[in-house]
Amino acid sequence: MTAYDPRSFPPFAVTVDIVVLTVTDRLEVLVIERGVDPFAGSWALPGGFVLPDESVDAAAERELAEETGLTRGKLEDVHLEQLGTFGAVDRDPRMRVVSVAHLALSPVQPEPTAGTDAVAARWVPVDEALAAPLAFDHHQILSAAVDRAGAKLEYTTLATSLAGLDFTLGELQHVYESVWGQPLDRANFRRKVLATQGFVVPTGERRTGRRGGAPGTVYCPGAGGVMDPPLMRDEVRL
Amino acid sequence: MTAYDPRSFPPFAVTVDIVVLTVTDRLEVLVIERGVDPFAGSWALPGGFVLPDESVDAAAERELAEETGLTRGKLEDVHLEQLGTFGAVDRDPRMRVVSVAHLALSPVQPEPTAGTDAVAARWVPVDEALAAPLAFDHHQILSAAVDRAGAKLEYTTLATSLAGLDFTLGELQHVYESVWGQPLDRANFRRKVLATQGFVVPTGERRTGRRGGAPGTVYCPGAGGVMDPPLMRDEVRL
DNA sequence: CCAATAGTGTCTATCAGACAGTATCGA
DNA sequence: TCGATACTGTCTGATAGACACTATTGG
Repeated sequence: MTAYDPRSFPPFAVTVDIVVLTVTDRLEVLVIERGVDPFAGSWALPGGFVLPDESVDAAAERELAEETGLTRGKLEDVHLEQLGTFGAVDRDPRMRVVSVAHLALSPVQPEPTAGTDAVAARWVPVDEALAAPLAFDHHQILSAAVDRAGAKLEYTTLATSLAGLDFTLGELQHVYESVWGQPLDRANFRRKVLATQGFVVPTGERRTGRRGGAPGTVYCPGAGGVMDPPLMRDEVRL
Repeated sequence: MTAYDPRSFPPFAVTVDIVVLTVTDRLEVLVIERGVDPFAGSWALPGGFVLPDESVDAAAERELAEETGLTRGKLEDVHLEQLGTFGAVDRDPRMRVVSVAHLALSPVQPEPTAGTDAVAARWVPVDEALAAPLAFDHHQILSAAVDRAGAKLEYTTLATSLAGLDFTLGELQHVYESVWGQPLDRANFRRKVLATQGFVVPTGERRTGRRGGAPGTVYCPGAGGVMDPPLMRDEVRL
C-alpha cells in the first residue's frame, strides 16, 4: 500500500442503505420509488449519505427515522443492525460509492415518508420486490437481508421484533412462517418458545384474532437472547 | 437527506482491515507494528486504502496477499469474509476514515511481510493482542473477529480452514478448543464431525503427532457446509 | 352447526453428554 | 514400562417431530 498521507487518499462517498422488514399477512419491505436518474422510476432501498460529523451507525438510525417517520420513542422497538458493506466499483454509475447496508426489523408498519430523491415510499411484499428490477445492487442487498433475518430467527429471539408490540403465539408463529416460507407445527413451536428463557413474557391479557377462534394469551418481547439449541427450519442455510 | 448531487458529497477515505487468525499451539493473530504516527510503535491490524479502481472485496484480498506474502495458489486455502464496517467519527485522529473489517482464517502461518507504514509484522497470541493497547479501534475489531470465528465454528465446517492443509481429528479438535477456550469430549467430537456430511475427507494416510501417541487418520477439508444441528459450546453467545 | 384458533398430552426416534475400555505409538 | 494419543462402544437424559385430543371463539 502507498504511504499513509491523510491528504492524498482516494475519495469515496459513503452511504447507508436500510432494509426495513415487517410482517403483516406476508413479509414486506419498505421501498422508495426513485425520482431522479439513475434508475428514475425504479424501486430502491431507502438510504442516503453518511454526513461528515456522524458515525455510520448514527447515519443508519437517522435515515431509518426519516424514512419511516417513526418518532424517537417508537424507534426503540425497531431492531437495527449492520448487514454488510457493498463496495463494487461500478455499483453506482455516477461515482465511487461504498454503501453500508443495514437490516431493520419493525414491529409496526408506519406510513412511510418519501425522501427528497424519492417520488414515493411504500411497503411491498418481499417476493414482489425480489422479482422487480431494483436500483443499483439493491436486489443483492435485499436478498442478503432476508437470508440474515431468516438465519437470526433460528438462534435468537428477534422474531419478537417483527411480531408487533404484543402478540399471541399464533402471531409469533406466523412471523416465522412468513420469513421462512415454511409451515411449523403449532404444538412444537409453542413448546420451544415457552421453554426459551427471555423469549416472551405474558401480559395477562387474552385476545381473539381477526378470523375468530379461541382467544389466545397475549405476550410481549422478553429480555431477548439466544436459543440453545436453535429453533430450526428444514432448508439448508448459508 | 440532501439532493443526490454526485459532485457535492462528503468525502471519506475507505480502508480495509484484516484480522488473520491461525491456530498453532494457541489461537494467534497477525499484527503489524506501526512505524508512523498516529500510534507509532503500537500494534495494529494489517490493512490499507481501498483503491479507486478496485472493489472493497478485492482490496481485502490484495491486502491479505501483501501482508501474509502468500502466493495466489496458497491463498485459495485461506477463508476470507467481511466482518463489519467501523465508522465512528473519530476513529482516526487525522481524518474521516471508514474501515471495512475482514476476517481471514489461515490453515498455515507464513512468515509475514511488513507494509510500508509498518516496522514489523508478526504473529501474536490473541489473548496477548487483546490485552495490549492496539491502535485505533482495532481492539474492538479483533474482539468482533474472535466472536465471529467462535460462532462460525458452531454451525459451519470452517474449522478446517484453521486446522492446516490436512489434519487429524485431534488437531481439528485442538482448533475448536483454542478458539473456544474450552475442552471438548474426544469421543463425542469425533462422532459429530464424522457424522456431518462434507466436513472432512480421509486422505488414506495416518500420522503421529509431535508428542507421540497412536497414529491417527489424516483428513482434509470436505466440500464444506453447515452443521444442523450445530456443534455447541457451553458459554452464552451473542 | 362449522371453521378457525388456542392449548395440552403423548409416543418415539434421535442425539449429545458422560464415560469405560482397548489399541498403538514414542521415549 | 509409562505417558500420550487414537478409536470404539454403551448407557442415559433431553428433546424435536408427529400427531391426537379438547376447548373456545365468531359466523
